[in-house]
Amino acid sequence: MKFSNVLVQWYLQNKRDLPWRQTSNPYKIWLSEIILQQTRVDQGMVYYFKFIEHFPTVFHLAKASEEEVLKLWQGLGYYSRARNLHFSAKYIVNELKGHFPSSYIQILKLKGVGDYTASAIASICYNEATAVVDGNVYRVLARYFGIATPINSTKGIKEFKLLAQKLLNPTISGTHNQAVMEFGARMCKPQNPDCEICPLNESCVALQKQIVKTLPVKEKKLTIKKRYFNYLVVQTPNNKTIIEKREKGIWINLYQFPLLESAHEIDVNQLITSEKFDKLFGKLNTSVKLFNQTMVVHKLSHQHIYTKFWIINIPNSAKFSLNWDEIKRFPVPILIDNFLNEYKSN
DNA sequence: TACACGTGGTC
DNA sequence: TGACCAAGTGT
Repeated sequence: MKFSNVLVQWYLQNKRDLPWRQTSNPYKIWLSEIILQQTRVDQGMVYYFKFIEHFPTVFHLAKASEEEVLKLWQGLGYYSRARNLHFSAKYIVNELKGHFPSSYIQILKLKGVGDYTASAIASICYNEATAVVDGNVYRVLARYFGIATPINSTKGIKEFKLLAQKLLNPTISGTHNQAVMEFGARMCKPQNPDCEICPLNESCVALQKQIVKTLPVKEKKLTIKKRYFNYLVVQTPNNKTIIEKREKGIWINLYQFPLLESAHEIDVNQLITSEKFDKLFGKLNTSVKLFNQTMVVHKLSHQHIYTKFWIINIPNSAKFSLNWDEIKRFPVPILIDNFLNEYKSN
C-alpha cells in the first residue's frame, strides 16, 4: 500500500483544480472522460465547458441532432467519440430512463466506453474498485517497477492491468486512480520527468537502473501514408457553392468540398479531365484556379494529406445552391476550416 | 491482431 | 524537424 499512499498524498497536495473534479455527477464525469481520451487537458477544457453549457444533462444531449453535436466537437478530433457519445446519451435516456449505469460492467456497455473509461467512471462516481490503465499508468508502473513488457502487446495489457489492480487502494478507488494519472501527467512525464524531486525516487527501479528514458516500451512504430486531396471549391457569380458529407474513413459525417483524391500530385489538366470533374460540371463553362501555390500538408497520426484547393468559377446553376455564409453551420475538419478562414480574407 | 481514427504540444 | 505522445476505442 506504500505505492498508493505516497501517490495519493502527493495528489492531494498537488492536484490541479479541474472542473470535473468538483462533481461526482456521472454524466459530467463521463463527458470529461470521453473528451480526455487521447487528448490533453488544456485542449479538452474549452470543449468540456461548451458541452456542459449546451447540454447540461444527458436529456439535453439525447435530444440534440448528431450534426449539432459534431459541430460543437469540431476541432477536437477523433469524431467517432462525439457520435458514440450522442448515441449512448440516447441509449441512456431511452433504454435506461435517464439513469446512468452504475457499475463497471454496465458502464462498459456504452458505445465509446472501453476498459479505461468504464474503470474511471465506476471508481470516481461509484467508488467501485476498478483500476484505470491509461498512458500515464503504463508509464508510471513501467518505470517504477522496471517493466519492459511492451505496453501495446496483449501480454503487456494484461500484465499492467493486473498490477494496477493489485496496487489499487479499494477504499479510495477514484482518488487513487486519479492520483496515478495526475502523477504521470505532472511528475513522471514522458520526457524530462522530475526524478530529482519525485516522492518515489528512492524505490524507483528505472531510476536506479538508469533506464527511465527507455520506459515504457512500445512495439513498432507505424508508417505514415501519403494521400493527395484535391478539393473542388465552387464559386458562382451569385456567391453560391456546394459541399458534401463524408461517408467513410477519416472525418466521417463531417462536411467538405467535393473531393478528388489521387495517388499522386496532379495538375490542372489531370483535374479537369477527371471523372469527378466531369460528373460535377459536365459541359458547363468553368475557369479553374489553384488557390494555394504550395500544397497544404495536413498531418494526422497515420497519414499526411497533401491538399490543393481548386477554385472553380462557374455560372449560376441550381446545382450549386449553398450560400457561402451557411457553410459555417456545418461541422467541417480543421483542414477545411483553415481554408475557409483564408478564403474569406482574400 | 493490427490498424484506423484528429489535433496540437514538445523537444 | 521529424518523431513521439496525449485521461483509448472500435472493428
